[in-house]
Amino acid sequence: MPHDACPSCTTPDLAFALHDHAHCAADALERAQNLMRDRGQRLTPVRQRTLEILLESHHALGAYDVLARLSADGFGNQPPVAYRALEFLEDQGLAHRIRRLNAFAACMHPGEAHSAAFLICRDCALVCESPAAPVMTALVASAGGFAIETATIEALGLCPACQGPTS
Amino acid sequence: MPHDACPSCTTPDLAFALHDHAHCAADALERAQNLMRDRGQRLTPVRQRTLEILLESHHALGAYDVLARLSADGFGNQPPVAYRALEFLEDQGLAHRIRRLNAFAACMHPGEAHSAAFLICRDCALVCESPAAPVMTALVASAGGFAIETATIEALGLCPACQGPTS
DNA sequence: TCATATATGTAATATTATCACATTACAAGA
DNA sequence: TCTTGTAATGTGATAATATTACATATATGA
Repeated sequence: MPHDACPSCTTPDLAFALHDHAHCAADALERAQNLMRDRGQRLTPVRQRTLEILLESHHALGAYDVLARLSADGFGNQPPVAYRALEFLEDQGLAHRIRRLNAFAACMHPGEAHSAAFLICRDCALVCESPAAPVMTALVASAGGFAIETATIEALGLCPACQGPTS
Repeated sequence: MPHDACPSCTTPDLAFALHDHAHCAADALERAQNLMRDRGQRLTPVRQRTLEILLESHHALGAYDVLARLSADGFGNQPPVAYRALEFLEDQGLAHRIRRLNAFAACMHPGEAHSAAFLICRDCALVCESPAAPVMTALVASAGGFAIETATIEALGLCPACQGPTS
């Protein structure tokens, strides 16, 4: 059941390829549920719904976009409703904050990596997660005595589909 | 004329070492002026003053902090005054936006590199520029067919001075 | 079932950033 | 020098993003 172009869940080489997104999202949600159970964390209705909303596409969503959706679903309509759920998801590694966009995107492989790099297409706005390990290695190597705890790595450019003559 | 700890201008190995900041800042300003002349760009009073303000320390400053300073110096007191000057400086590579902090920092080696990585100490808030080339190389290598145009690379952690028993 | 910790609802407000439009200063050519 | 077009600035209004504070409700474990 392929829909419009979006990045593959795990491999950067297959990034931005068409894929079965329904499966992609359902799989990520199930893994999130298992993770939360294993960690003794509560994936409450607002939190799960927030994750589902983020999982609907590979676009990043602003907190107020998420809030509007939550509010329409019967949850509270004040900013903290969205920010709290998003913060929880980020703390648990189920979502990522995309600082360049002041927005949030679901994590497509929760529980696997602890740092992530993102490729953001400036044309179609799709956000793809790229392996961060080699980038982190280079960053740590060049940081000298600075003790890195977390890193924000976000690349802006054009995805394969948005390159070429027509863009 | 050393003042309180701040990162060295160019080399990450010497990062966060004490140094002659007056010289550091004066040098960066002079290079900025030369660059603007060579490029036929106008380093107007607001723009130069904005750069001077950023150069006063190795901390990042919010746009409204900059605005307050500019306003006190007789420039306009509306947000666009600060944002426009900061945008100009960023476009010209004389300043950088630190997305993690929603703030701006002067570039310590303008005209040299076209991409930068930052080390942000969560304790003393000092911001140090680290060589981005190796990090960019790793990022490009893992990006597949995605054409990277610019990248945000920001590490949060503890600088050498803020590590240890007392922090 | 009671006590505690955790999560949610909600109002108010803080912070960051942009838009729109009038005015001024500048640079290049006639 | 004048003129004309472009770039830069001043200013008011408003948009977009994010946090604080505190009351209420819900779950969990003793």
